[in-house]
Parts: sequence; C-alpha cells; structure tokens
Amino acid sequence: MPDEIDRILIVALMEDSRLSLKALAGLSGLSSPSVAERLRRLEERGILTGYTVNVDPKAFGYMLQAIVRVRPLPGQMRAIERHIQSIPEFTECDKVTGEDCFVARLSVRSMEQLDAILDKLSDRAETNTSIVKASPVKRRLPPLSIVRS
Amino acid sequence: MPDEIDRILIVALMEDSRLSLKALAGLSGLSSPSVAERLRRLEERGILTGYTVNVDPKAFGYMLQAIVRVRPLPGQMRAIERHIQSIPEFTECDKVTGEDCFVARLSVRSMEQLDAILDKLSDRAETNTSIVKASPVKRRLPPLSIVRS
DNA sequence: CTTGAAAAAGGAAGTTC
DNA sequence: GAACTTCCTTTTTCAAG
Repeated sequence: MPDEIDRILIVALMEDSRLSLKALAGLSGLSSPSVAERLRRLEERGILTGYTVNVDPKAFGYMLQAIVRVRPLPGQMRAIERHIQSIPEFTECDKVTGEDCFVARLSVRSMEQLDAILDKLSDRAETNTSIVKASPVKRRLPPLSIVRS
Repeated sequence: MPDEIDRILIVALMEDSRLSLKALAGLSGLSSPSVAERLRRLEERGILTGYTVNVDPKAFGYMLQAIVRVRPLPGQMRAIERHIQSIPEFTECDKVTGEDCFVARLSVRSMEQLDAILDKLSDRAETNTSIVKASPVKRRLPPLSIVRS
C-alpha cells in the first residue's frame, strides 16, 4: 500500500510529470536518491503505470470526438473487440455490463470519417453514437487518501 | 500547425514524458536547447496541455469503475453539470448529443459508494449505469500524421 | 538552430539508523 | 529495509553567434 509520501509524489507528478527529483524531494521532505527509489518501487509495484502528456487532438485535425456504445451481434463479441482495438481512431474502449458490451471513444477528423468507421462495424454490431459537445470534467484522479487496513 | 519534428517530440513524450531534453534531441535530430524551445512553444500554443502520470486506481482502493449516462430532468442540466464536477469520484464527464446529456466515468471503492453517489443524482436526473469489466483499449492518441493545408 | 561554458540535476557507492 | 551524504557524471540553462 502506498503511504503518505508516495501519495504526495503521485499527486505532484499527476500535475507535472516532468518535475525533477530535486523538486519532488523538496515537496516530500526526502533526499532525491530516496525519491528516485520510491518512484522505482511505485513503478515496479504497478502503481505508477506510465508518464505521459495531454495533447489537444484538434491541433492534429481531429475536430470531432464521439462516444459510441457497441452491441455486437451474437457470436461477434471477440471479433468486434479486436476490430475496435485495430482502429487507431478509437482512443479508449471499455467492456461493460448491461445491454451494450462496449463503450468506446472515437477521435475523427470529420463526419465523413466517423460515418466510414461506424459503417465498418455495422455488419457485426449495433451502435449508438453520441457526439461530444463539451467536456465539463477533464480526466482527473479520484481523491487519493490513504486507506488504513 | 505542428510540423514533423513536433510530432516526433509529442509521440515520444506520449510514451514517456520524463524523457530528457537530450534524449528528445537525439530522437528529433535537434540540439537540446532547440527541443526545450519547441516544447515551450507547443505549450504556449495549447497543443501540449499537460505532463502527467497514469496511476492504478486500485492501489488506492478504487476497486470499481462505472460509466454513467445521465439525463437531467427539465431545467436541471446546469445543476447536474455542477454537481458532477463537484464530486471528485467522477473522473471524466462529457456533454453529448442524443437522449443522454452527459456520459461520465466514476471511480469508487465499493458498490455501496457507487449507490450513494448515484442516489444523490436521482432527484434531478435519470441515470443508466454500466460497470466496467475490462478496458480493451487504454487511453491512447489517434494517428498524429501531419495534415497539409 | 547551434555551440560551449556555467549551473543544476541525476546516479552510484558506501554509511547510518 | 529505507534513507542520507558524498562524489562524480550527465543534463539543463543561458549567452553569444
């Protein structure tokens, strides 16, 4: 279980993953070699799973985002799953309970491209598509309080 | 518009945002001061919008993820939007076209917590909740080819 | 955008608690 | 086992071209 210092490091990195070890040391009250060791262990334990950047998709011409619920026809579930994985415009996909099997997010350059991608699914699944108009909550972490067990 | 070198830098940072300027210089064929200046400008232009980490929510006791479609009752849309924003367990929320007004992602520690959070919405909205069983596509970027205009 | 020097940060080793 | 200090190497930053 991560402790309070781990939590401080993770919250700080969530806001700026390029912070130097020295800066993280200052925030946490440790020395920088200790911070390096903490991060190594958090990665090893699978708690910190990656360091990444947020990019504005519009800068690369992706003017539309859509959320697509996908309900594969009988026997098509695995095929649909692989199909979605193979189309890079699907930027996120979850397998869920309920009538829909998958909820996926799609970034496309145009309505025409959206239509083309959904068309290819139509043989093997029913889809229900919603265009994203705004994103009132951008991706964030839930409260990372330490759980005592 | 970002050029080919910007694209190389962004794709590299997407995979590892802690790469040193020197490493980025090697990948892009520039010197490290030039890379630093490029990144500064990409941030300034709103193309690179943040450096962050991926964290396993389970490490902090968030054992369940759900996707909730929310359909506010008449006149309740703004109130619901603010309500969702104010609950930190909602880790993502999009405003979409179609019957549902919002599609939100929720990280919770237990079924009881999920129920409690959804209960608070029930006065002012209809909700439709799906539990996430797996995530066949983890958050990724669409293809970042350069668009010629 | 590059080079080159000064300043800062990172990494390895050995020590202490 | 975890963290600290020291010393040395690498990286970043800044000035100048």
